[in-house]
Amino acid sequence: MLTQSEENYLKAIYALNFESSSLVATNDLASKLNTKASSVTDMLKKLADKNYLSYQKYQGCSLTPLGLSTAIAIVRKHRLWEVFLVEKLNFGWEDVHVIAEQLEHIQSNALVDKLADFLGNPQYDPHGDPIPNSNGVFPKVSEFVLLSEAEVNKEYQIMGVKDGDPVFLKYLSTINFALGTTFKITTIYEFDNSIILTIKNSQIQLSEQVARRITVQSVS
Amino acid sequence: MLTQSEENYLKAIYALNFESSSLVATNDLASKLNTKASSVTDMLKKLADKNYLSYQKYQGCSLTPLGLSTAIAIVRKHRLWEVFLVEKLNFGWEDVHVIAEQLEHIQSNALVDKLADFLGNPQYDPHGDPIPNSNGVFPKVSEFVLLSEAEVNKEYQIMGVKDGDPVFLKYLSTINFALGTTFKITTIYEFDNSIILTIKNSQIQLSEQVARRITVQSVS
DNA sequence: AATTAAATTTAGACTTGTCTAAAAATATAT
DNA sequence: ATATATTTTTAGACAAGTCTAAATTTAATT
Repeated sequence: MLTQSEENYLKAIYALNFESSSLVATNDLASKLNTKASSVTDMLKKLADKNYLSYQKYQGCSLTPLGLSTAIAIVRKHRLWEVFLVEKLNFGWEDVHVIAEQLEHIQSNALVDKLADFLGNPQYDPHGDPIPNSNGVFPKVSEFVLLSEAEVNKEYQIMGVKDGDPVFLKYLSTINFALGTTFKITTIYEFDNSIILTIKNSQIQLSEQVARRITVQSVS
Repeated sequence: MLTQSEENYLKAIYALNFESSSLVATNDLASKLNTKASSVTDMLKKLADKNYLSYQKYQGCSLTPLGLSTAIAIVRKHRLWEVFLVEKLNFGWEDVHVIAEQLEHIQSNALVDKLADFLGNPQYDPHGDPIPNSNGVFPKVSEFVLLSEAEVNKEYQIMGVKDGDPVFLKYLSTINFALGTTFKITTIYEFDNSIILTIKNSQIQLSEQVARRITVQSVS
């Protein structure tokens, strides 16, 4: 069994790794946890001994499978409690985080599972974040969006088209618009919602009718 | 703000004082909290310094108004969470205590009040224990029981009669059966539910019809 | 009342998680 | 590539909460 402090470290490492997906640095952890680098070093040694993470002096750390599944279980609890607080107790979504930070440390597998059932096994929390199931599996997050809904100046990648009309597909390939291509929207013309994309150095213009048939994914 | 450990001490002192209503002894606290007497002494000093209890060396301790209201707030949280676990999450009433011991330490006044509202402001927990309101006031617990429902060999005190029929009252006074009298039921005759009471050294017999019109309270 | 027994407190130690200040390793910049 | 800056670790200290073992106080008994 882990202490609350140990759990908070695992959660923080999970979150930082999620952002950068490389080894997590001691200083980054310290600032995330509002503590000092020396305290982090001590804790990393302990958690490495317990096999929750691997740690090489001066190189940072990363979660082991055990550490990862533990962290995910905490995330699951946190997000389920947030759903409870917002949907059942009528909290505002901005108030729930602090309370869920406490509730996420309650130890009882039965409680988590029964809570999930009670809430109807939600897949997303009030902030839209995905809730892993009891096996630690996250719901498929469809981050695909219609090109017509995409935002200006964000990088996107082309993921698919909404229909297979050969004429339409032919048109796309003639303008060099293939699956996987990354681009930015440079302009959106308000009057007819037509858009201008920049692919590398070339620009192309698409009507809203076309943009509605293309799905894209933001490249973060 | 108090630590979980400090809260557990206050709760334990409250419970022990509830039982004996005199100063709470160090050893009793130690065995209630599964700890050692020396640890208790240390903690009592600290809580006395913080004004949660008064403590005289070797004499035991008792809660101050601050300590009392804090302890009652914890009892409130504990019992509300038990209601939640049993009524909403379908736990068995025997499983909820351990989990509620954790949940009672969650710090958020808003949470407690919203939880109570969500549960319909229950007055009793699944074990039948009363739940104090947010001001620390317990619901009136009517421990009165009909004499016809009372148990053999338990001490009771007469608290009232169900109707004011003068003939009935006269009858009671002739058999020396007054308000406040303590007695025991010696026998219950199964065939007609008539009972025999012992008051001091004298015995009287009452029919079920009469016993149904008298309220009594157990003298613990 | 003196002695024995029980309860309580003190003294000193240990663990957890934290800190500061100094030392060591790594990264950056001229 | 060498000096400088940044990051990280070590060493030693501290507070909270607990423990054991010894000392002290209170209660019980003869």
